[in-house]
Amino acid sequence: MFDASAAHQPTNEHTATINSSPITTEVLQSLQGKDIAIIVSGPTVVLAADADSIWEAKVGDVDCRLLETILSDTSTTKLCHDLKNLKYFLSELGMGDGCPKGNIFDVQLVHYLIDAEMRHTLESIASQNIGMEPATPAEQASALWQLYPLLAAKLHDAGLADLYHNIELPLVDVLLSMEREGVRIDTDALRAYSSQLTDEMQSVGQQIYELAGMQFNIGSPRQLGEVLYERLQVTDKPPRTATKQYSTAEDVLQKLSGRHPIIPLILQYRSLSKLVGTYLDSFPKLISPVSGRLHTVYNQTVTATGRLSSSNPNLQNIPIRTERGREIRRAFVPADDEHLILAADYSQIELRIIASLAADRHMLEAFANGEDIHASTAAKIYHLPIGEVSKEQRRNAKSVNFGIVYGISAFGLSEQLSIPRKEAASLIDEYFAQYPDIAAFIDRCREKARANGYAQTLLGRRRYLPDINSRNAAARSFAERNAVNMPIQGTSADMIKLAMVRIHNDIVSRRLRTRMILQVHDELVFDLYRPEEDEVRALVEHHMKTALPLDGIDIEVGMGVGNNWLEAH
DNA sequence: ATAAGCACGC
DNA sequence: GACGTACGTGCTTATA
Repeated sequence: MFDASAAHQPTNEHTATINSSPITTEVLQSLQGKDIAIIVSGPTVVLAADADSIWEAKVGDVDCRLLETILSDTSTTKLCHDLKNLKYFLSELGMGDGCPKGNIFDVQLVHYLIDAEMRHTLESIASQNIGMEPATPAEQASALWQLYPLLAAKLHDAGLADLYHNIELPLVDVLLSMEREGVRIDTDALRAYSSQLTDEMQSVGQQIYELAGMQFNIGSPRQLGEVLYERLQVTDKPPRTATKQYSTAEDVLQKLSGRHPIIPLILQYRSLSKLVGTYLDSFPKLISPVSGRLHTVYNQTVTATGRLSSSNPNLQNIPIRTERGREIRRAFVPADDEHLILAADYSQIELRIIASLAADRHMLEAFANGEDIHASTAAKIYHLPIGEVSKEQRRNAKSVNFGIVYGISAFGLSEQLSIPRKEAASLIDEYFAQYPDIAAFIDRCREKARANGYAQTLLGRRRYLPDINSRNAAARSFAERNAVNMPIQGTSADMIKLAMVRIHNDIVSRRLRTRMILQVHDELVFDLYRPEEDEVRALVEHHMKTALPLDGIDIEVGMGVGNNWLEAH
């Protein structure tokens, strides 16, 4: 509905401040066929045909059908900030999901590609690029027009336009669809498990108080530190955090666990309280009364490497490592009895990426032979036949493999494995001797970052590393680790994002009832409509394997189906 | 409100 | 001798 009281004509007077006129039906008609910037902010919608032709109205006063027609014109450009959010608002107004259409320039997404680690609020982007901080919706719409040519040029000059058009922009619809779909949660199971673990937590707490000889807040690291290191004196060299507080962190307590029976109980209490507080008691409160399902938000412009993040709640950190934690996944269930949960995950994707980017013949061969890659690494660094590798040797090799991806030091590895630093150093030396191309790749990553000032993924996504030439050794080392890690982690992110776009498009065009509902970095989870199982398994596997082919290596995908997320693994 | 410490995931 | 393994989110406690 348009605002019948808005009989004013747009003024032609433009002063230094940004002024807007009401959105009338005449205005909307005049905007047909024109490029347009749109801001929706709370109750206000603002349209702009250029930096100072701006119209504004209360959302309820706009002729939504006419606006939808304008926004659905495939031949025009639409400027916005945070497209996913805009689409959500527009759909609330009853507009179809294809809206807006045409050439869409999302200033937030573009700015994320240009420099991921900066802030991507419109205020911040405008302040950096055009020296203004748009406060009102009208100023924001004007800012979009002023930013458009500047950011479009930067996007193209940095070679990021394909990434924008082929991955990030189409991914918006995928994420919006996943967020809307949500996931069904068995709240009865969560509540039952919560009361079981809460009982256990109380009993463990009582035992802790008895061993301490006093009551205190176990959840307070400071109080806990005083009990452990002053009252009970579990060690004469109390470990400290970076800020000189007593440390009671898990890895620290693990090393002291033989010194006093209270320590394993503390660790047990901690993990129970984490499970209850972060998952079991929180999820039931977050279930939408409208859909009856749990809806996360996928953040597309947060991480430095190109990964997604998930919040409110974070569904990318559901426990899996411990038996008790893993049980929580039993509560992630299919929509109804016509559905199952399908989980599909990339196998060793980061190591395959490093093997391919490094073109390391030895690691590529191990993958080609279908070897257990950690056992294979152990065989190489311990000079054993792969069949004679011990569990401990495999575990050590696995840590070295992970360490390579993260930018290892002998100190870090020795801490991780609780072995002397010299032993850790010789493991690393032997690793690089066995995989010389990986050593060379790591050097190349650092050198390229030094020369360019940024690291890059296979598809050209960038991360700037201003400290790569710093005189501060700590800062420089950090940048060097990122110079190695970013191309690996970021290429993996490029790959799964592209797969998600293709899978989603395929599901839509085949009119399937299966829905993609979760992404956890190297895993996709689906609410699988049972009759579609064979077709969906095939198409998911196909797109995950082929989205971003790697030189010299096949990509493998593991799949499982079950009555909940736990059983699907 | 904000920071610190901690713990969960990949 | 220092620095000490990438990327995130969210909980509780403690202090402002």
